[in-house]
Amino acid sequence: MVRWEPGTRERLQAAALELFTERGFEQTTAADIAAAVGVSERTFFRHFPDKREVLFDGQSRLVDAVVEGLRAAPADAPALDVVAAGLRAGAELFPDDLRAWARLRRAVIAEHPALLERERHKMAGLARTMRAALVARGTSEPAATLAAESGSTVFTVAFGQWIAEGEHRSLAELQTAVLDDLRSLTGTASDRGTA
Amino acid sequence: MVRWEPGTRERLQAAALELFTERGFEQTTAADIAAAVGVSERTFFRHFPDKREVLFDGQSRLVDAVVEGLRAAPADAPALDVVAAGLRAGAELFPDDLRAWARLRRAVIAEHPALLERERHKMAGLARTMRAALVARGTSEPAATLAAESGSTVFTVAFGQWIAEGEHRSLAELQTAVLDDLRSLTGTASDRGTA
DNA sequence: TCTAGTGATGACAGCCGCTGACATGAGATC
DNA sequence: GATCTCATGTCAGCGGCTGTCATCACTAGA
Repeated sequence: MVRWEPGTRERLQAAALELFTERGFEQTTAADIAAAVGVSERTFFRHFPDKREVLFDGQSRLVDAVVEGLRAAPADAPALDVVAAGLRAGAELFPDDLRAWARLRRAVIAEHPALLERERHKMAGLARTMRAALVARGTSEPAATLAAESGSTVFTVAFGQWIAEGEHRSLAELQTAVLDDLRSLTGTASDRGTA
Repeated sequence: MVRWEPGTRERLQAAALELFTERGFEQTTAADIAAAVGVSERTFFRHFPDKREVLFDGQSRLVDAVVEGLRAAPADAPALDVVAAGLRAGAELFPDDLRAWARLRRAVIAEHPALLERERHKMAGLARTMRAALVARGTSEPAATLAAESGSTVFTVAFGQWIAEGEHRSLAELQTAVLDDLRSLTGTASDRGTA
């Protein structure tokens, strides 16, 4: 007889998303989530350092993929192109059949400032890691920070479009389009009329 | 006889920064801060919605100043120049004699992830407000988001340089320099005549 | 001058997030 | 079969935060 079922962590995440969706984040206690899975509250906090984090697992996989993409980019590529390569690698983690899940998750996050705060923090972590990877490749400051932060913004904007109702393009396509917008914003399209 | 001294809020903020610096954020309870000022813990939470917020008051003044600067920019100016105008207005809130205070505050924030998270959130709020102001001026999406997020990044980077040891340039000067870096990062070299 | 607000505060009870400490027992290792 | 490992249960407890009600200097109106 098995003492504990495997996959406790994943079941906690699924139960949390479901309960948050039903009753809301604040109306769901950590003990509720644990009970739904049949474990103790203490076990919940052994898997996740805090209640919000149950929604933000898997972030490290994204970061790893992006950094891997950054590293694989040609050595002589401009910083923003290197970032673009990283984002493309990250986009592969989001095939189209994850859209529904991403939408549900986003809906929960959007309604609770504490969750929005955590999400921002996660994106900041992505930017920080990209910056470090750029610096390791030889990019100087503040170009590395600016490129990394811009990349993080592009990811966020493109992701928001990706989960929009009726959107059919892939995340990678959307990232490319947003990146083009960014280039035209700060480059040729905006260098006129500065006075 | 006066029932309560005025300026409770400000005294709470000063006591909090002092205690956080001495013992650290987590080692200081809200009750400690309240006791240092001679009020009850309940009063602390009447002035600040949560313990972190005691370090982040005054953010709204920055946001207001930046938005005011945005609104005052020429109607036909490109989005990033409008953002630059907003940042210049915001920089006026940070005369050089605030550097010491800003450094102290930054040191506390830098050591506690929960405070970094809140700071990110505040900057995100600035970006969101700038974006709305840009949209209200007629800037389209996603240019508005990208310009606003870029502006927020420029502010953060410039602010970090401003409080660096040995730095003597003003915040406005640093913002201009960082903005130039951003422009050259994403495309054509800048050719600016901004006063 | 009496009276009815007003508003910042104190006092207190209580929920919940989160942690430390210790015990437990099924499976793996040797 | 003895021992080790390690995810879990149990329990006590702190601190963040909130709702509720009382207090009382001060103010405004009758």
